[in-house]
Amino acid sequence: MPHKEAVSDCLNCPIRSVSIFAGFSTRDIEQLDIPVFTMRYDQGETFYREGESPSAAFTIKAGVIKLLKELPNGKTQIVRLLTTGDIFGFEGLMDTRYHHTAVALNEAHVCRLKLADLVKVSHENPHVHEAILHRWAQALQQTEALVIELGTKKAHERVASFLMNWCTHSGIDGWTPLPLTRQELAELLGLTVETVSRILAEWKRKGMIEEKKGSVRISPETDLYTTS
Amino acid sequence: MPHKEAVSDCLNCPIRSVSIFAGFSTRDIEQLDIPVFTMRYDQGETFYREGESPSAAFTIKAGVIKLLKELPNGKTQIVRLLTTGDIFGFEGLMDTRYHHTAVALNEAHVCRLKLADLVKVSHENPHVHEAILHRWAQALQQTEALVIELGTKKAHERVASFLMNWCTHSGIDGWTPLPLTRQELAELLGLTVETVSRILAEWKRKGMIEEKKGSVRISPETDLYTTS
DNA sequence: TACTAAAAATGATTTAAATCCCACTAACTA
DNA sequence: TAGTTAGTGGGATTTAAATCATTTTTAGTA
Repeated sequence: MPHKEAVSDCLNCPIRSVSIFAGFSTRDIEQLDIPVFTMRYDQGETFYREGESPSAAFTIKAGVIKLLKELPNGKTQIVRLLTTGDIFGFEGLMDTRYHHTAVALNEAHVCRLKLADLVKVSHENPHVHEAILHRWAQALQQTEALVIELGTKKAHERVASFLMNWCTHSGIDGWTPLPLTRQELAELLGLTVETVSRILAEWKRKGMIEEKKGSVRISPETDLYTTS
Repeated sequence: MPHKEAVSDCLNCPIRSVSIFAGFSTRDIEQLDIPVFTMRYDQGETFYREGESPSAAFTIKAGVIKLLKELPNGKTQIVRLLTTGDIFGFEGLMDTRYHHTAVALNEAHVCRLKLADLVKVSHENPHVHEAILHRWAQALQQTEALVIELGTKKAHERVASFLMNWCTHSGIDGWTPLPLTRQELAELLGLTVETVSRILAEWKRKGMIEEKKGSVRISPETDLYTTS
């Protein structure tokens, strides 16, 4: 189960500049007298489930989270992946239900903001309102990008653009942590496990990508697009 | 080319209650001293193109509009369909580019709001800000629904749920205008024209749906889901 | 270190949908 | 009213990906 780690120190928060409190002055932050807790969620733990009544929203300090929807027919669609700096659960500000199920893909450290408090802050401070609007816009763009992947590309292309996109997210030496299983990649890209597995195995055989212990690297000089 | 019809009479606007000015009092509306024009766009006319610098946002009084993205490989994905009461072009408030190309599917009557004016109103009136946030949230939900269609369903199911959904939008006698060609349905549902055409033709042959002059009707007692 | 379970790889087969055709129909227009 | 064109219907074939079935690998744990 999630573990409450500490009262968050928003003033010295490493991701403050990209958070919804980005526009806040030091004084603004100091006057933020709402309780914000840093929590640890282990791999596989669920933040909340689709349809539940929202109690809190979250900001990611570290870790990767998937937002998914489950269908009556048993299938699962991952609708968004979130990483450091991203926020989730904010639909609770506007709706009486969470729109997705949120699950940690690896050990995640998040700040938990009670929605009741957030409503207050959001009404008082235009920066927050503005920041939240921007996040919705960003989420919409990401989701539209996924629509394009699913609607217009085939398996190889989907996996290629996912990997190329994902691998920009980091990489000192080109290695990027990939905390998704083949199954999860399939659930994101609208494919089956077998198809994803085959494609990645093929690329590994051809030396186009390398993989070790939950990390991938696109081999230098490789263009997954043209070779897919 | 689009035709400027009149200065909009916001006070007596038939869709005022569902517009972004929904929360406005009569007085608020009267004080709205920004120029709003009603425009007519004919079938096939383009409001704006993806990547263009935004000048205005629109509210639909009548008609159906498609928002689409074109890919380098020549394919087109329709990302959203909009009808009476819907708004579009509002990404111009936050970004320097339109995110889609917007095209009228039939004769459309829209109100045109200059973005510069809208920024002013939005800053002055919290209702507008709130309303716009709600629209973003709604757009995100719609887009996520499309992700689920594309990611988890097959051709028959996609066409079935589109039709069932579309046909709730109206229907005194069960007939619903369908201003999309097979090609456009294909571009929305991530299929080819042939596949869409075949599926609809098959359902017509079986008497499950009827079609005449740009309108469809799901025959009584028919469940497209179970029969697809 | 061996045991177990989960994840990944992969072979064989089937199937849905794309692709490539062409014919038909309706609608526009010269 | 004939002629052109866009849209729809539908046949034949190919292909990508799903499905079904096992094996191999990896990671976790007793």
